[in-house]
Amino acid sequence: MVRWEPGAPERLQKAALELFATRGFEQTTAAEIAEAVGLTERTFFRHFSDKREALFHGQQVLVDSFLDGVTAAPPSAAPLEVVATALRSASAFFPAERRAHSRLRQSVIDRNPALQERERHKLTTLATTVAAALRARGVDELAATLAAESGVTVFGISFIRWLREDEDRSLADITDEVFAALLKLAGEVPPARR
Amino acid sequence: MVRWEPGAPERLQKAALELFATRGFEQTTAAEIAEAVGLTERTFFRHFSDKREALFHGQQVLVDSFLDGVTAAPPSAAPLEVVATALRSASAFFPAERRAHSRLRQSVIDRNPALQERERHKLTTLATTVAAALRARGVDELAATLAAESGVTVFGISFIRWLREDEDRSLADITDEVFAALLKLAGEVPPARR
DNA sequence: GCCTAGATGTCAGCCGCTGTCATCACTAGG
DNA sequence: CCTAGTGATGACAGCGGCTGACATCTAGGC
Repeated sequence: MVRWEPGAPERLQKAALELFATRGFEQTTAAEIAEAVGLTERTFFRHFSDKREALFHGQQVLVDSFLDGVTAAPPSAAPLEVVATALRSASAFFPAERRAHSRLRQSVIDRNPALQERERHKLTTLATTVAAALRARGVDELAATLAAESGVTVFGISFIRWLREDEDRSLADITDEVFAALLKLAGEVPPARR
Repeated sequence: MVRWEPGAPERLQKAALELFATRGFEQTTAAEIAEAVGLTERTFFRHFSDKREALFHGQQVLVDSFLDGVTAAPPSAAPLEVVATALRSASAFFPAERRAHSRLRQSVIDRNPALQERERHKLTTLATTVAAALRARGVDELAATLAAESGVTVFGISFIRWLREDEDRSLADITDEVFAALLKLAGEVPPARR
């Protein structure tokens, strides 16, 4: 007779998403989420530092795939090239099968400012981490920060488009396109300003 | 005999910054801030939607100066040129005299993740607003979003550097430099990737 | 002096979140 | 088979952020 089933964080996370999607984030209580999987509120907060984290837990894999991409880039690559590599690497973590789930999750986030805030915070953390990895490659701080932030911006925009589109273009294709659009914008600035 | 002095939001904001700076954000209670200026907790929350807002109230002027810059740019300007104009316009709202105050404020933010989250959220809102202004100028959505996000990124990085530096370089000079660095990064990507 | 609008006070209450301590399941060692 | 230790959970009390509802007060127009 087990007192607790294994995988408490995952079960809580799943229940949280379902409840958030149906009742809404604010209308869902941490105690309710816990109760839905046979646990108590106290235990919920042992697994998640706060209620929002139930939606953001497990993002480390995304960070790692970015870092893998940074590592995989050839040593001679310019900072933004490294970032482009990281973008492709990260895109691999969002195959087409995941779109439905990502869409549901995103719809919850889009309906709540507090969750948008947290999402943005996670992206910022990601940018900071990527910037550090770039510096470790010898890129100077300003270039590293700019390149990392730009990469995360491209990723964020691409991800939204990936969820929005009807066709099944891969996320990698979209990041390529958005990345190219960024370079094009830069190229349109007259040399007088550069 | 007045029951209340005028300028309650400003007095609350000032008291909040002082208390946050000395005791720390979490160690300061909304009731304490209110009490410090002779008001009640309930009144505090009538002026600020939440405790963090006491630090971020009044950012609309920054948004407006960005928008003014967008408007001031010549119609023929490319998206990133418009953004560069907006950056100069926004920089004007941070004269050298303001550095001490901005530094104190930033030190409070830097010590608290919840405040960093809110700060980032404000920047995102700013980017969204600038993107809308660009679209109103006829820029397509992708370019507008990218340009706006890039501009806000440049602003954020520049602002931090402005606070950090010892010399009294103007914020406008720094944004110019950071902006140029971004263009340079884009130029370093080999044409094969563009 | 009266009266309305807007700002504030008072009070009750929910919920997010935390510290503390007890309890239970599982495991290793005897 | 018993026992002690480890780790996850439960139970409970409590603080602080935040809100709704209603009373109260002040300033300004009449």
